[in-house]
Amino acid sequence: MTVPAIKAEAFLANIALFRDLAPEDIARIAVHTRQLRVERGERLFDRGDAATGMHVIVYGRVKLAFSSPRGDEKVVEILGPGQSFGEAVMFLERGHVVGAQALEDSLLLFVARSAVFEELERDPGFARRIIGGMAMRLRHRVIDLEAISMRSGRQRVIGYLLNEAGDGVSGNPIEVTLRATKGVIASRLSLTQEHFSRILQELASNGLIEVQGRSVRLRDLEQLKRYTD
Amino acid sequence: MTVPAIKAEAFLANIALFRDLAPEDIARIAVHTRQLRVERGERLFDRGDAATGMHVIVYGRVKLAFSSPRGDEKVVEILGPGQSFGEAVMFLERGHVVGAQALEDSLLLFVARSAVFEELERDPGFARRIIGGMAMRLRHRVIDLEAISMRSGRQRVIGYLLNEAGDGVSGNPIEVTLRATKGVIASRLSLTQEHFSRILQELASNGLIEVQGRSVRLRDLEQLKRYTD
DNA sequence: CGCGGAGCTTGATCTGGATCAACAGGCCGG
DNA sequence: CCGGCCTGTTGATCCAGATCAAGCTCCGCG
Repeated sequence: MTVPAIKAEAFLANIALFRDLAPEDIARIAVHTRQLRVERGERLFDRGDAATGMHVIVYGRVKLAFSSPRGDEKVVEILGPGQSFGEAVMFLERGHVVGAQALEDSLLLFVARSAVFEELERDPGFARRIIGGMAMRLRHRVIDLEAISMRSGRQRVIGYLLNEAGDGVSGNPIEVTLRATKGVIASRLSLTQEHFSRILQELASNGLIEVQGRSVRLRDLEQLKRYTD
Repeated sequence: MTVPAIKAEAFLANIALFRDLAPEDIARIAVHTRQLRVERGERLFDRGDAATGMHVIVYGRVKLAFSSPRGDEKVVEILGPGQSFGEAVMFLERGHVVGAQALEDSLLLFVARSAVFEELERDPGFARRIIGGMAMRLRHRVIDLEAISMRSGRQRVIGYLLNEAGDGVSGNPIEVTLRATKGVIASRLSLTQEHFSRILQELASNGLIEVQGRSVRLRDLEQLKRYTD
């Protein structure tokens, strides 16, 4: 299949990581980029696989998760359009720590490791952006760690909802749409599906939220913030 | 107090992050470096503080941890000589996510943000090393996340002991010395001190290890690896 | 050399959240 | 329009690990 390289360039130029690279730099990277069409449920890589490049989501949704020998898994991150993943592991000899699986039919760009490395050599600004991105990720993982080890399930759910609502927002009520099935989100929050369901139920029956399928209406932000057990 | 800059240079030149920089680069960085002498219990920074630079441990031990409004805390990492911390947060506007506290009387070098940024501009190799370091950290945090959410307390303790023993090692018995009080290590493993104590007890009474104060003798590596609940 | 406190252990009890089990409502493909 | 599966809910029970409560053992210091 011949890949329409032009489209890849246009898209790359619009994601944070590559924005304000010179057009010829983008072009150089695009050459080492493949389009990847995957359907819901398809796996992009598994834990342990070698990392030969990074992925950028054009459209669709992807989850990063690890799974135990028994079937159960823990979702680390849910990613959507414009987001990228797998940068960090490219820089280490070891393989992927988490596996990646499409939550919906998706279109991704796969940027070869070599392209990133070359650009890094060439442009300190690019290095800074890579570093910034990784710093952000690291920060998130540490915050996740804190949430899991110091907050109750209920607090994590509330934190998640407030976060999804967009941080600086105010004004009630606010409509939030869950970006994956409740099961996946539960796992992302380190809860069982059952427990997550019960917590939503509880919040709803206390009049703090209304749930209808994947859409959650936050009825009182302030009260929700204060509702800390 | 006049800082003996020569010593700082010599030390910087020996840690992974700055190794194989040219002497003049090291010198430039050393100019923006302060020595920091702290005693056991002293705090280097708290969650929320702005990050104005990074720290390198010359000798001593430092723990990174967050603490809840109630007194309890969760230790994220225990660091020793030659290790550095706080690089990542320098690259973000937000402040520190974790606090840092000396576990013993220690000597640190504090490298100003500006020095790192300048060197980054100058040397792509340095950028690569920074990125590599952060990738490693990110990897560790994700693995921690996995350990907390998918392994039992006992499994985490065993994993920790095997890790401390040095990964590729074989031959029994192996002597491991805990690098902090049991309370701190328990927290690092997301366990209460009591629970940690009981697990060590259990492993000991099953003949897998012998504990004497901070020194743990692993009597049978293979059996320990297999002892998975 | 004794005593005070930090570090650790041990026991008894409690509980948040997991697990097991059953079922209900879509929604999709045939 | 029907049957089956995927997603989610609800109820009953269970359990790993937390919490509470004493004591114990060093070890540094006056």
